[in-house]
Amino acid sequence: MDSEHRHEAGANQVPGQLKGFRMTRDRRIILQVLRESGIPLTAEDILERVNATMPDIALSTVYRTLDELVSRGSMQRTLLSNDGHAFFELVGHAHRHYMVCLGCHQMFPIRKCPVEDSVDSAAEDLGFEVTDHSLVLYGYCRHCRSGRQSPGSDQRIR
Amino acid sequence: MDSEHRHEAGANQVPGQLKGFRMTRDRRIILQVLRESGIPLTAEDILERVNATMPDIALSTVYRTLDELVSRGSMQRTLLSNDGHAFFELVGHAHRHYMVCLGCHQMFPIRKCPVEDSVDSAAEDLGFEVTDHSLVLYGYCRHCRSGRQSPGSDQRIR
DNA sequence: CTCTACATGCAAATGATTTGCAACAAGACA
DNA sequence: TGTCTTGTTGCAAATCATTTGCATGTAGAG
Repeated sequence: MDSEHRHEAGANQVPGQLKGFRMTRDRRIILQVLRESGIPLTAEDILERVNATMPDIALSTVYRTLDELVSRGSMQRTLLSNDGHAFFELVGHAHRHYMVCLGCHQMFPIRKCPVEDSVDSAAEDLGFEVTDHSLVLYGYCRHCRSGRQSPGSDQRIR
Repeated sequence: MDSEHRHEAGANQVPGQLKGFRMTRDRRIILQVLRESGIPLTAEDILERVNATMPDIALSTVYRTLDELVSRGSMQRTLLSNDGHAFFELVGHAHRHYMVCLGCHQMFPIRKCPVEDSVDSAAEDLGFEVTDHSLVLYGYCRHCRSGRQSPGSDQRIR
């Protein structure tokens, strides 16, 4: 082994650090699905959409790709449902905040954060330095509002 | 079977509705643990603390009690960590909002919601009727702020 | 004290996610 | 282009939190 002239996968690889990332066909498709989606997706959501384009990608590959991207910081994992599903979305495309409809169980992105500053300053009064926050609104979307009998007849998400 | 004079567990029991709830020794202890805790707990947290007082309660009993209370509306389930654990807290004691420290991974309750109205009205402009919301702040607590080398050296919770 | 619905323990079942392993392929370099 | 190394994939088995079936135990009304 030529120890003073070995191959380096990345430009500045540090021992014990992140390994090289290869842009494979599978990953390209997975990323495209995430780029095209306006809302966070679960691993199975992604597989479903990926297979519409290019079948025979394993679920474990989807999970591994997502993990990889999360640890590289370009993907975000958000827990929103109470049935144990994790949702993922690209950081660049992250809307950060969502409204979840308790009627149809769909998620609607909120473009701009309605709480930005008030939150941070309130917490900082308590000695807490805020670096991030998550906000989810629960309720009923335009469609479910109209056809709805009474609140509470639906099962809770949260 | 005496169908016109049968026992009714609760005062106003409706067929197909909630069944009777019995306050057993196990449940009393579980509830006490939750009452004494200032922060949401996982099922295993609860079992751990319960067993300090009264050993030999099964984990499945904890889960069943929590489910029971959630479906009765006196307990709240909140997903906060990304490692797949569900957190529970009594509704009466619910602070609703928390600060999670990325340094020591502790949770600190926020007494009053800093965003109440602004959130609701913003969403309602989009045709969404808000019935509830969840807010979590991430950052560093007073203690971790001082002894901290550089942000990012800790593993992310979310 | 009796009786019945509800609660519990245990072990097995679920369901999402992770991992071991052998086969494969991307990208650097000759 | 061919070789070589490291990263990637599929498959099946392993994990881990949570749920459930079933037989047994008990709270609480009468």
